[in-house]
Amino acid sequence: MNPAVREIADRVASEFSLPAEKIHSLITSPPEDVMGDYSLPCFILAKELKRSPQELASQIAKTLSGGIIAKAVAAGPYVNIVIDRPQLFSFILSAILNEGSLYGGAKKRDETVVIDFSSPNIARPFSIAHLRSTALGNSLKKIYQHLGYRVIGVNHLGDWGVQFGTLISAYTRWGDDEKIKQDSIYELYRLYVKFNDESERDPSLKDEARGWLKRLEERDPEAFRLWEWFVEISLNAFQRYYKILGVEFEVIQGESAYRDLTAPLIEELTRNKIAEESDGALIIRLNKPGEKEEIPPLILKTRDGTTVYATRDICAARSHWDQYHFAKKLYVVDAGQSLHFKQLFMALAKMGHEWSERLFHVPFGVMLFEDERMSTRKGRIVFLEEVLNRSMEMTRSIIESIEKMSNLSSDEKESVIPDVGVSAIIYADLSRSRIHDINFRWSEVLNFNGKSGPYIQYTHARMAGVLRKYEENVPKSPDFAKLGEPSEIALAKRLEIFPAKVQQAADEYEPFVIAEYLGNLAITINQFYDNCRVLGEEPALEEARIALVYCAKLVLKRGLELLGMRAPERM
RNA sequence: GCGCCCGUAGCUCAACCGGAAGAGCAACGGCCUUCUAAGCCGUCGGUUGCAGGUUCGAGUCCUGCCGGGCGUACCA
Repeated sequence: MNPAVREIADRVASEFSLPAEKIHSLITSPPEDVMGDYSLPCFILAKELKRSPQELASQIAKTLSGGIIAKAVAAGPYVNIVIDRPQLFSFILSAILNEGSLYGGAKKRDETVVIDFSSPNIARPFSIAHLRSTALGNSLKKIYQHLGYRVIGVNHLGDWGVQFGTLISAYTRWGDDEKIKQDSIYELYRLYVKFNDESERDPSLKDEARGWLKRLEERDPEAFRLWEWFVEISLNAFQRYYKILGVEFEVIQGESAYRDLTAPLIEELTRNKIAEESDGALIIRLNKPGEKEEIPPLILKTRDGTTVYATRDICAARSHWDQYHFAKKLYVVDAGQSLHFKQLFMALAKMGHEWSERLFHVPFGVMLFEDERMSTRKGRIVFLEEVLNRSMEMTRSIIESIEKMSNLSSDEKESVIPDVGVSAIIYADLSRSRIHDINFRWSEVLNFNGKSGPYIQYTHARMAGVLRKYEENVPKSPDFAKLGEPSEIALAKRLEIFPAKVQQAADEYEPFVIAEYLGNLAITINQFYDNCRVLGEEPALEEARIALVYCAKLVLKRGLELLGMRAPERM
């Protein structure tokens, strides 16, 4: 708890005999730094005390000075408060110096969060659209870990269902083993697209695909052999992407892992009358009788007798609950599936699972490509691999064009290129709130100026450079009274709010909160860097500024890690 | 038709669950013999889609419109 805010609240509370907590919750920051460090709007207090806000503000301002509060002035209905500089720096920076990389986090707790993310469909290369769930989920994982939770990252692969009928069907018609061995996943993808294309002219192909799914569910050896082969090819390709992205999972279990649980589930739900037959399909009704709102029922089994993903999702949720007794389970899946998750959660509640309240859909908007909707089936997509490659090419050309700072050894250069190139793509994705659709544009993604991934990393590398050249240990308790430049104050205050941002990101399932914070932090750091020289200043000032640089670098690095990005020491 | 989401500067987006509208990009103009110029400084840019309502106060909450996206029983 910030001691300055606490003191402001306590003093105002005792002055007017009001609860300190209430005052505390009202304190905010003024719109501009020059106005002060904290601000107390007096509207609500004025109403309670039946006085005018302006008059009250000026009275509070008069009584507030002294001690940790250097100055308090009324600005109309607001009281703007300036904190004693040395104490302000001391409580912010000491906290960071003491807590180190735990700053903004929390101690280990005995609670588990399960995060279902990435979950791509087998037999299709990663497109840039798959990156959204992957980057969001991976970041949420790091954020919850930082807050002390045990986190289970689950990759619920789309490795079952009618799409496999489609693929097997396409393979038996046009498959070429040699091509598949050479170009593996891309060849499978071409088969898939060709099938969808052909089936628009000849709808009977779709029946054929459903037939293959049926055979697969009934363990037809030929169908099963092909399925296993396609899964293997796909997993190999996915592991390559995950390695580049630095993403790891505790559990990689696709829908197929639950295929043996669907029959007992259906038997159970039929027996206890949760499920009922309708139009030849087996469904769970979700509308209460007489209720007006029409929620479509959840389909457990189709007329063809095959299961659908909802069936397997029920099994997966129950299985995870049995294993982990999670505090929360998050499904990081696009907003187009909101209804599916609403149905899933309602169905589980109807089955009597009170833990269904711990399930949360974390939706995000769709990814457009240069203003157009992407379509896997129509072949209009951008592959993640291409995006990463072009990003790394861009990084390489920038590094090579800037000779004077290329103090990088060739080994360093080769490791910096993926560090920067990959993180640039991740940041481009996480730097907007998840619910908006993202329009992917090359010109924006490959712009490394301004608030971008490379900009933040660059700022980090600059801080690292200063510390490297300092050559001595970072002082634990420098003379904070030496600090006081506007850009120093702005930086310290920015560092102060990091823990609140981490908590907000976790509460809202929104890594963007941290992404935006880091962008703003980097701007603040660069302004400081431009205004304040560190090395070579008189020793006490140099020490104090080194401590500030150390704290800035530490928070930047931690923040980058929480987004799943790298923090190279040089670039 | 019904449901959910979105609408803020030319573009991409913020605004701490009702409190003082703000960044980046693009454009133009400055700053490298000093810790990394992937940088910094400055200029330009707004009737927050429209109309009402609640409130001392609304980009934010309520109602109705307009525009866009997604979904709407056997795909995932």
